[in-house]
Formats: sequence, C-alpha cells, structure tokens
Amino acid sequence: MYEKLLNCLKQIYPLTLKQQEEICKMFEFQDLPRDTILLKVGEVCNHTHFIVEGAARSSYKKDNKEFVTWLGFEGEFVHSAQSFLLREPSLESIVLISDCKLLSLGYSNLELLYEKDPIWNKVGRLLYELHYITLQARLNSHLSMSAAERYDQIYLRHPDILDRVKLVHLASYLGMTPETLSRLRANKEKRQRIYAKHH
Amino acid sequence: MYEKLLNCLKQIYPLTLKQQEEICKMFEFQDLPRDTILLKVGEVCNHTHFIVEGAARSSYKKDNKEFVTWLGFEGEFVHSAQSFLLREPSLESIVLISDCKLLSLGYSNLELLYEKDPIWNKVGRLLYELHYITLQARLNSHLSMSAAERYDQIYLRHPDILDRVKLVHLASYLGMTPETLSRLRANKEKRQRIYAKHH
DNA sequence: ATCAAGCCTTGATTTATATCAAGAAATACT
DNA sequence: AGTATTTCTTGATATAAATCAAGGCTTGAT
Repeated sequence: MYEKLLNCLKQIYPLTLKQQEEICKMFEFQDLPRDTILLKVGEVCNHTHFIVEGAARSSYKKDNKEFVTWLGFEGEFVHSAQSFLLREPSLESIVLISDCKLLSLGYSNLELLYEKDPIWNKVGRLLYELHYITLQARLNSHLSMSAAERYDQIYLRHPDILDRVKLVHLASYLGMTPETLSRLRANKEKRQRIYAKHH
Repeated sequence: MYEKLLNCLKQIYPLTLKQQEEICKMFEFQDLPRDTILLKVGEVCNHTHFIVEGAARSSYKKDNKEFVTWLGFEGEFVHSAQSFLLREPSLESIVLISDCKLLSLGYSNLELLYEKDPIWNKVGRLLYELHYITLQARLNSHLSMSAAERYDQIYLRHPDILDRVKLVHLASYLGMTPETLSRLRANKEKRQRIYAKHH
C-alpha cells in the first residue's frame, strides 16, 4: 500500500528507514468509490491525497460552465493548493473520476512533520518546485500552442487518457470545447500526415 | 539596499538578526542598464535575481514569435525555474525592461544556505508554494476568461503597467496580439458601461 | 529642431474555435 | 435483454481574436 508513496518521495529525496516509517504513520488509507467529492468549493481543504490507484479532477464553475484545472492519476498528490496552503475557502472542487485508493495526509499532520524533522521542508520544497515547473509548461502550452497541438502533446504522453477521463473533462483541461476535441481526435491521422510533410 | 529583500523574506517567515545577516552576505548587488540580457535561451540559469528597483521579462520564441512568460517588478525574484532548479539549459530568456538594481543569488550560494540552516528550506518551500498559487490563478485566467477580462483584471491591479511595459510585451504576457490589446484599451470605457448595466 | 526608427492605432479581412442543434453510440438501470 | 440516460460525433453557423496592411505618434539620435 505504502510502496508507491515511498517510491514517489524517494525519487525526490532519499529517506532513511526511520523517516519512511515516520511519514507513513501520518497518512490515512481510504478506499472510495467513483464520483466521491473530496472537496467542495467554499470548504477549506484539510488534506492532500496521494493517489495510490485511480484518478481525480479539480475544477471550478463560472457562468455555469465547468473548468477543469487539474487531472491527477496514480502517483500524484491532489489538493487545492490555494485552500490547503493559504487556509482559506477553496475556489475549486475535487471529485474522483474512478474508484480510488488514497493515502490522505491531514494539514495538521503535515505541520507536525515539518516541525519534527526539517527534512520534510526540503521534500516539500522540492515537490513544489517540480509542480511549479510542470504548471509553467502547461501555461506555456496555452500561450503558444493551438488546440490541436495541445491535444497531440497530451496524446503523445498519455495515448490512453480518453479511456480514463471523460471527453468533456479532458477538453476543459486542455482549454477547448468537447466538440473541438472530438473533431481533433477524428482528424488526428490527417494532421499527422500534414506534419510529416513539413518536417 | 537590503531592506526590500529582508522585508520580502520576513513577510514569508520571521528571521533572526543572524539569519538576516547570513542571507544578505550571499547576495551580490548589481546595477544594470535597460535591455541587459540576464539569461539567454540554452544557457543554464545560475542566479535568482531579486529586483530592488526596475522590471524584467522572461520570454521564449516559437515560430519567430516572442511569448512573454513572466513580468517581474520591484520586490520579486526572477529566474528561469526550469533551468535554475533542474540545472538544465533554459527554455526562456530573461531581459531587463528598465534600468535595474538587483540582488543576485548564485545557485551554489543558495545550496550553501540550504545546508547551513534548515530554515531556508522552509522559506524556499513557502516561496514556491505562493508562486505556485499565483501561477495557477494565471492559468485559470486563460482557461475561463476572455482577452478583455484578462486585460481588465491586470488593469485593476496595475493601472500603470503600460507605462512600464511595452504594449507588445504586455499583450504577449496576457496571451493576445498587440492589436487586440490596443483595441481593448481604446474600448475600455465602453465595456465598463456595458458591465455596469448587467451587474 | 529635424529626421529616423520603433511603437501604437485603426481598419479590413481571415481563421480558429465556440456555439447551436440534432442524431448516433455507449453506458447504466430495471 | 431492453429501455433510458448520458456521452460523443457531426454539421451549420456565429464570433472572438489573429492577421494583414497602412498611417500616425513617440522617442531617441544627430
């Protein structure tokens, strides 16, 4: 159960056995069905959830439309950063996309960790640095790429993503309408042939 | 010279006098003219620069177009996160928009700090957490806002930003063409009257 | 002060993507 | 298994923003 979590953390920074024990004790295991709401808009996010198995999405609503800010899968942490870190009502909600096995860490437990051993500040820093870089790449894709390029890029990394995420949600995550994504998917081979000519 | 830096850091986390001294020693002061290139694409970013006075932009090119990823002003740190943190060639460049007074911290000096006193890991963590939240808000503005809304939002916070940043660069930062931004600026009052009617 | 270079504006046109609408396919429900 | 609901696709049309193009301002250099 805990191996995936420890592998994830050890990739960030090597941990002693004692540290591994110490952190595992802080997490609580949860086995939850699909569509479970982990966090509602307006609530304060009190846990970060490590996804052992399954997938989740964060999103918010505006003008009655849903905007997906994040899609998380096995091996990733999910929480509303704004709410969890600033201790204020969340602007986004978190919902499970599939049945999930989670390891959840409460905010107060995380604080205890930070106090107990300074190593966790380092791990936390490194994690957030990486998250930042990832997010910046995503922002850049919105600044300089077309809808087609954004879809092709995610398809390259996760060819199976549409088997796990509803088309509407992937479309929103990529910043386009479901109709556009549907058409891009249908035209994919045609586009690839055109790319091939030009490169 | 160092007060601005210390104020910035103390807002994140209270520092002892000794810690304040310790960190100041690590920074190097620079007074540089406008258009100085702090970092070129392909170079490894070896410093993070605290802007004491002035402004800077990060950007990259694609298809011969420039995309501005960041605009930084007094009281902010500037570096290429991807290059500085991952120690790899930078995807973006950093250029001074105006004459600048900088306090620059080398990567190796930062590493020394991290080793010397675990408090700096905490400060680093907190800084990156905040940066992450800020970036997420910016990404959301691209997912769910129109060009007009993005301009109105930044105008609300920085009514004077176009006195300091060239229109082309602000447009790029906001993810639109200079022509579009120019028109939005010209139509601003008209839009405000329309908003007023609906709210 | 005058000229050149770069910057911003404004108009006309095009284009990518959104919206609206209806039908087909898939999935879940009994 | 058969029906109902949800999800996806496809087509027609609308629209925000990009592109193309030209003229007018600013700014800086001589």
